[in-house]
Amino acid sequence: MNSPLHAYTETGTPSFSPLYQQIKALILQSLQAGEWKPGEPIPSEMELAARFRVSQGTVRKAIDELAAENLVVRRQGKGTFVATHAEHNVQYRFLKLVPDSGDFAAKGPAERTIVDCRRQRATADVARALALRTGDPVLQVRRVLAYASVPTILEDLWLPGIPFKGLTAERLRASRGPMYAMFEMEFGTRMVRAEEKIRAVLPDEAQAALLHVTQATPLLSVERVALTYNDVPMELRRGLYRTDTHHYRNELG
Amino acid sequence: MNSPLHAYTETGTPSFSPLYQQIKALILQSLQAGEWKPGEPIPSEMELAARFRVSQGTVRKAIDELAAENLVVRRQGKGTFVATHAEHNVQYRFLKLVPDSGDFAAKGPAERTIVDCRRQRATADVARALALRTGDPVLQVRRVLAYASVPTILEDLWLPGIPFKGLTAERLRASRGPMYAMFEMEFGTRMVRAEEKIRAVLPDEAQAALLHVTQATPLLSVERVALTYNDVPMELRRGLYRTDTHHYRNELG
DNA sequence: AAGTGGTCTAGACCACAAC
DNA sequence: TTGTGGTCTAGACCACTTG
Repeated sequence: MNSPLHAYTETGTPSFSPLYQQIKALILQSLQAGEWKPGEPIPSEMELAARFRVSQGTVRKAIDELAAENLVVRRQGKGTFVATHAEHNVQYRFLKLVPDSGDFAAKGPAERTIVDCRRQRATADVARALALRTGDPVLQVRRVLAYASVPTILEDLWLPGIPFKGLTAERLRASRGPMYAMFEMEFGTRMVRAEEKIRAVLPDEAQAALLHVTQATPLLSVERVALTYNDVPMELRRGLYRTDTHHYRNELG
Repeated sequence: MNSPLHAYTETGTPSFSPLYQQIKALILQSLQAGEWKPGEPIPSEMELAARFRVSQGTVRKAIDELAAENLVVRRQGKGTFVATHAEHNVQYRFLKLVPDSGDFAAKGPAERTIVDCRRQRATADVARALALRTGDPVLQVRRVLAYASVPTILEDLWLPGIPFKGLTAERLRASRGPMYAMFEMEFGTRMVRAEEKIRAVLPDEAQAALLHVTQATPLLSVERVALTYNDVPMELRRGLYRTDTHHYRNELG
């Protein structure tokens, strides 16, 4: 294994991939298989180097990329750990709505209300987003997040029925931290990245009522598809955000 | 220079910074000083290693970070180049509005109309965003972008008067590619990163007229502060986006 | 003191582009 | 052929954490 393995594309063209990419893929497989759970340490660089018969530097470069993708967290002197949504410092990593008055003050967790939670059959658009077939079982949840008693976010979310079998309104209400942290613990599904489509819309009657606004109030519509390892979609979420005291914050590199 | 230099914080606590960070800072200074212009190659890794009396690996790690921040682009076999907004593949890097029907079709450049361009004195909020003082000279531009003859984006932007002395509506109309590319060429100012605050709003009368919508049409309000090297703000831009046929696309890592 | 990740070096070789 | 960035190795030492 001292020289890169060869991979061949469908056309027969030989295509190489660097050793460290192959190592990265192997580590990824172990992460995906749950060999190491979120929050737990993965083997040390020396151990992995020995296991894969490569130098420490090669393992290091593989882990560097995994860390850059937030799949893994390095801690000097301690080890490298499987990333998790449960860590206090990076909670609500995917929520970009922040209060206008700096990020603080209302930083305390929002008041959460589960409005609805029911098993359904996937409509065409939900099925497409979740890579299911129309009619497949899905779980639909509607909830409201309030800050300082002001309802600010209304979310509808759809989860594939199979992996989330057993999820109920009670379990949602019972769980404390971020929803994605609970998904990791209870269902072994870790959301790794997400894509959002944002629009400005007016709410329908029900939506306006739940957010305590009039139907003439413009709201941010945020449609998110959250993905696990290997870009498998595991959640469709449609959020309506009030932006009178908050805004969606984005950094462009 | 074989061992890291020492830096001392105000409290006297010795604080180290890795050699490659120091090298990175030195390269950044040269970029900022315009020693190498956008699109031009910077010296090879070997040359830089010799200049700074460090190993190639250390220079490499410094450049790796600069490349990750899009300040520089590596091209195997050719060299490392100062990044630019003029490259065809990464044009409109900061514009996240895409047509609902995939990214294609309307990919051709938008039809641009300069509505207004005038010298002004900075109001309090503009001054704060641009790190100026209230009353300092600024340049204000208003323009409309249309796709397939449908006005879709209305932008007001403010530029600090000093560095953009000589910018007129004529020069804006005359320039071809992205505005930021022109800023690089004509004014030596390269926008490196940006922060956006997004809200849902209703347009005022003038805005609605320019976008050919009613005042009841919800629009995306995108306030952007664009920064040069060292996080110096060089542009405030307030955009109104129609999101009936387009959406703001965001990826969450 | 021992183990972990983090930095730095020196040298070899590979892949790509240009002459 | 030459020069560029890209990969890989081996070994040394540093910084941080834990026992």
